[in-house]
Amino acid sequence: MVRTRFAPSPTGYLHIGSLRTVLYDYLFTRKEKGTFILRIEDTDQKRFVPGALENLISILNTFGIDYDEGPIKGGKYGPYIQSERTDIYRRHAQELIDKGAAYRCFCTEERLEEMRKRQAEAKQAPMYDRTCMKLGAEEVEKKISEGLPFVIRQKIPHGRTVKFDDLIRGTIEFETQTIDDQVLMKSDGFPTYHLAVVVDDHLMEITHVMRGEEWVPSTPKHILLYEAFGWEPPRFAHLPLLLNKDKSKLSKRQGDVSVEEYLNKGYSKEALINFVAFLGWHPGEGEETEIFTLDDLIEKFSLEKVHKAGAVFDTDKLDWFNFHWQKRFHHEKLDNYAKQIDPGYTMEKSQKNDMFYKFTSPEAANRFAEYRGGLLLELCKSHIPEEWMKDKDFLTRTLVTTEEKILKRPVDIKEYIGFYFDMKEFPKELILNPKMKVDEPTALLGLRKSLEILEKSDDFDNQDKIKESLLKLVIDLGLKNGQVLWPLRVALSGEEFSPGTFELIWALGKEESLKRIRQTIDKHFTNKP
RNA sequence: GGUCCCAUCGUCUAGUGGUUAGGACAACAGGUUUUCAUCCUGUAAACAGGGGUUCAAUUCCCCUUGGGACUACCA
Repeated sequence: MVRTRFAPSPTGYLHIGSLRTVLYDYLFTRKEKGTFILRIEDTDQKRFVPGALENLISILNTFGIDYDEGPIKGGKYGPYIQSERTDIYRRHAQELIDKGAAYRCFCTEERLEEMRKRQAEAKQAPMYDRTCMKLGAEEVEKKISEGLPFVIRQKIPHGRTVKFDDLIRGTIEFETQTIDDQVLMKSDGFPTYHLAVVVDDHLMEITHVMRGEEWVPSTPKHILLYEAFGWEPPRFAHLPLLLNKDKSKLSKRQGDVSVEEYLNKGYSKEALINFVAFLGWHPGEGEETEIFTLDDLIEKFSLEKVHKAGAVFDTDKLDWFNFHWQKRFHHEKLDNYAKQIDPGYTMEKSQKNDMFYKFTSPEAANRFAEYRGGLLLELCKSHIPEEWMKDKDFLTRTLVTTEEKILKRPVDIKEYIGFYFDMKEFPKELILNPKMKVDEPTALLGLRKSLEILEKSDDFDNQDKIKESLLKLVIDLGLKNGQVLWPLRVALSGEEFSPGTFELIWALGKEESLKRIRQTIDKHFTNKP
């Protein structure tokens, strides 16, 4: 029976690397139909962050990662918070002393520091010099009765080889004389990670330990501890590290590492899971898609397919995963709703990838438009300033055509929509990009003719009417859409890149639109005497 | 410095003792589109180097190089 655990220390946020660790842990356990345990490793009092536990559980919750035993939920092997288990560790530390596998150390911080300094100067590996190991029983008693603070150190048996079979890396060996006498119990009465993890994993009957590669060097210490206690060690699986762009271990310094940050930025949980799952793992040959749900992952996951090498955390691909998931959810919602109100509906996509829904009744079409607008409203809500949001009409009318764009990266939409309201200094130069395939005289002709039409028009609150009349003009002039609309758009926005022509005219209104077109034409001529 | 780990396009990766070394993201180019972010098509891009083993190595072994982790009374 497989029993695994995720054992974070409550630092106040979930590291993206930890997310990957829980994920693999969880996937493996669910696949094996095992028991997944949450344990809190809070033996470092200096690191205590209030509310961290609740925060952690809620984040795991949003990802759909549930545990079978742990804090709050309980279980037969509790408590699951290490700070509530200090008696257990103390007893086990004493057992080690009794068995001669550990000893008390009274060395002061200063002495240790000085020792390490000397060792560094002599180009030796910094290791405890075992001064206190040689203390006699009476001496130890005497120091204790004097009230001297002490730690308990693991007594590493020298001259041996410790080896273990890592599920991901294969056999790894260490010579024991290169291993330091690890501190097991701190002078404050709390255990270090090394003691606590071994005692708990054994007592909680953990069968598989999954953790980051940074733990490989301390694994032999743990093996030796299991040995000293006379326990069977679990299987170890050391996961490859997540890396910064410069290939160092993923760190706060070089970008966001908090899962919450990414959630707040608008990345979906599905995208995050999907992305992180593929950092260090791949289902293998014959897998044509990279889009996986949590359930898909449970089905396909296997430890044998986990890589040994670290993976650079590159958010470009995260953006792409996010786009796919956003799009998928959006389409699903629309389809579901359409089906619900009108089973006879049909949908087709334009070349621009806009979706056109057709309904059998005008009522259904109206209800759907309402719903679709509402969805877009939701999409935009967190990324658009309050005051713009008041005009729901604005959103439904203008943004429907740009659904795909919004789905890609919500953050950028702010800038996009900003064009509507940003009254930049006008007039500006008429930018004629070679891509427009339009010469100056033609561009100016188009502007003049457009101006004439718009001056006569009163349909400024109706994009479709504006569109209709301008497209008619294009045909009348015998030109291509771009040759007229492109310069017009530039004249209106003053930008090479902006929202569409019709959207601009609608948003700017008659007065401002006409003013800008006139000014652009005038400026063009005053600059060319 | 010591110990340990790792090595396929820029990134994530597939892959096998014999392949035109495949895909995705990014990049670039072209196309559609009233421009950008969508969509379509295409291009460039990798087995770190040197020895072996072998009829044959990207693949197996060794060395070198490079990168990384650890080296706390933190986890």
